Amino acid sequence: LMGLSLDWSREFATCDPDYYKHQQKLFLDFYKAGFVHRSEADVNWDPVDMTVLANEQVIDGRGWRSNAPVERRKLSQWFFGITAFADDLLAGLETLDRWPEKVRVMQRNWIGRSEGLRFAFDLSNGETLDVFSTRPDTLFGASFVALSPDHPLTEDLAKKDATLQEFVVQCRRIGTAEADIETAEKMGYDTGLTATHPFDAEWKLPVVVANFVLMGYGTGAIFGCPAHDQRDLEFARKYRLPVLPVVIPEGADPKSFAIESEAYVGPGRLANSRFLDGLDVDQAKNEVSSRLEARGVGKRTINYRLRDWLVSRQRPWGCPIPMVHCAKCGVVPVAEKDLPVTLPDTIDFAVHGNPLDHDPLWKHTTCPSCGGEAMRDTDTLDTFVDSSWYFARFCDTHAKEPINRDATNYWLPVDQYIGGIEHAILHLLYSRFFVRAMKKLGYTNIDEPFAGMFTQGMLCHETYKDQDGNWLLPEEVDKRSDGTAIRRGTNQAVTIGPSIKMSKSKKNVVAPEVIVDVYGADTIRWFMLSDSPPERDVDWSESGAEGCWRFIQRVHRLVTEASDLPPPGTTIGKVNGPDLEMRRATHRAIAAVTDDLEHLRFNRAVAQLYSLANTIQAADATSGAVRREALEALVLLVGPMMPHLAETCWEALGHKAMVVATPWPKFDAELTHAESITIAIQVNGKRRDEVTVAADADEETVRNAALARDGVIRALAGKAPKKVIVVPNRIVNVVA
RNA sequence: GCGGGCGUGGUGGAACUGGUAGACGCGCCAGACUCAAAAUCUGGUUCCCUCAAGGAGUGUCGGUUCGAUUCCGACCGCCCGCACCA
Repeated sequence: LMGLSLDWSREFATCDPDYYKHQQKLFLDFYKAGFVHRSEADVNWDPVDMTVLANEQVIDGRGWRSNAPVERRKLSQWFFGITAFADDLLAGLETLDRWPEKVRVMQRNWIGRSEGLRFAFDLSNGETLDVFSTRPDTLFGASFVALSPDHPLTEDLAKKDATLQEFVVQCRRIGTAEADIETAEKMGYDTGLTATHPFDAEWKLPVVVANFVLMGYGTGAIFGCPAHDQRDLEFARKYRLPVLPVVIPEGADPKSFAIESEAYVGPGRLANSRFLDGLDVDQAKNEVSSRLEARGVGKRTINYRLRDWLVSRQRPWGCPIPMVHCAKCGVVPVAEKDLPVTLPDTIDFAVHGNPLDHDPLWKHTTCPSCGGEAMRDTDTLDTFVDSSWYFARFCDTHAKEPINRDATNYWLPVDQYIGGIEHAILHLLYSRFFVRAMKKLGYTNIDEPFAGMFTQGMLCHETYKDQDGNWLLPEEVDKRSDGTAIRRGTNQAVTIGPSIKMSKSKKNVVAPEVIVDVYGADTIRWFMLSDSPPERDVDWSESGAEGCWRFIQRVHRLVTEASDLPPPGTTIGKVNGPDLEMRRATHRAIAAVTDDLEHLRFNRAVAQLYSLANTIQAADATSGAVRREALEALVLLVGPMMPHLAETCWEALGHKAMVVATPWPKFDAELTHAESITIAIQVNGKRRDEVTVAADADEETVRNAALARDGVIRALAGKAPKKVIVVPNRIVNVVA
């Protein structure tokens, strides 16, 4: 339909057992290598899709497909140990210099590495409490210890304390309902417990439950230093806790330096901190860390925001997890000879929950270890697993092993990957993890899956609603010249909404089939490439498409109506006058379009081709051979973007071979280089005239030519120039 | 709030590492062809000024520079990402 060229011999479907049997093999290999683990954890449960989701698949607290608010559930699930690769994934980002900076930043933030100290407080109830801090230097400014509402200790305490229980419930409600966390008030609840300061047995800090402490980061507990952390400061002000500055900025007086409404987070020297006094922040961090490590109550830790990738899905499609649960032997991998574990032939979607879990026959099996009765794992793998290694499978789709190592080393990494920004921390992160794991298992030798990454924009269209508020398809709407619209075939007014990303739900879609029917495949291809840079969203409009269609007709006419063309392959001798100008334009276009296409600047390439067509059309005094050269260049350069037009024109020009089998045109550097050029002359930075001089003319010549121009003389009004700046082949600026 | 990006005619967008702002397309205006229309072709199209000459002009205000859409600072607006990350 679109005239795409695809190698169908490499086609496969990830839902095909022939594909996912290899994925199951990979899973087992990962399992044996320790890259997979089964753990009970608080996981994201999508109540609409009835499945758990990975952290990356929860957007603003909602499932990425269902858009339903996710719930937290404690479940035993399978995880890929992506966190073990966190540092390597972070370091690898530095090598991806052909990725958008935006995507690299997003991955960096998602991995969220922070260095700090993990240490324990002794509590008044005899327990110890682990906290994590990136600012152990501020320990003598501590005024409280805070627990997350979801912390196990909080849950313990809440069992005996109804008020705390209520407080926790309240925190959780705000946690998801309140969109603007910035305005959410800091709230706390005093547990009555105290924590002993690690460097002063007499110093007791109150232990509170605070709504701003997250269970998902660090240990779910912190010590609060109000002077040097904004959140702690707001909390301390509200509950009238001490605010003691311990880091004093350079030049400030330690005695008078006070914190008002802004915590001080900059550099400085320690004060009010006993043995730390006078040290700088880094020295103080080291000192505290070393002392607590020496006592065995602390450890320097690198903490990540990244969590292990939860891959179990309670869905009856995709790739079954090749594991068996045996009452005697525990969790046992399926034997490799028994792969693939396929889905049942018939699936009862009417059941509540996961159909595989309710299938009476499918889930019963025998234990690969003891041969006794056992149950299959009824979950399937996240479909993102399918796409995390398919690029490696494409290198050899018929390999017996999941991956043909030599083939991946030959083909990969992918030179130029193209996709949407929405994969920044999903597919693009998962694939990078897979490549690392696969490399450790000897499946491939590459370091990164995608050397070049390009995020393209979306196709957008206006939205339309009828009087009852129902969405209308563009083809159901007639636009009128005054900008309003009516429903086609009626007189009913239609409300025109903003142009947004095409989506089925908003009905603002123009099916490619319709466009292809009306204008042809080349028109839509050309239009999508022509107007905007590819990373930007494009508005579909009929008028733009008509313009493209006109261009196609024009190129076709230029070719078919050209007369006196010599046969293909005619060589061109020395030319001058209009012929030379035409040849120059042709070779400049070849150079420019080639460069633009290589840098994915399709809209500029298109503009160059419009110009070339204009020049050919205007140049009626050219000889046949020169005209042929120009037309052939035009057709070949248009080829990648409008293949159908190019092939038709190429044939009309008398060629037997197809454009796709014809080498890309080469430009003659001699001809792209102009003999004379027109450069602007400025006086005091304002353009006053221009002068045409020989290319690469020496400065003296250009200067004299410039000063002799009328516009320059007029602007100078008799004054002598103080200085004349000549930039060769660019500009002359006369300073008066 | 933090991070990233962006802001150019009626419009989509050009302008390479500071060097003629507005390429090219769309739209609009005028003309040619036509009985007329469509199609096609030619010319024009940032604003002010009758022409010429000139002046202003790339979100706003400053700065650096012979010269700034481009570099720097502050502000305004829009988009995207992250979001109480200890």
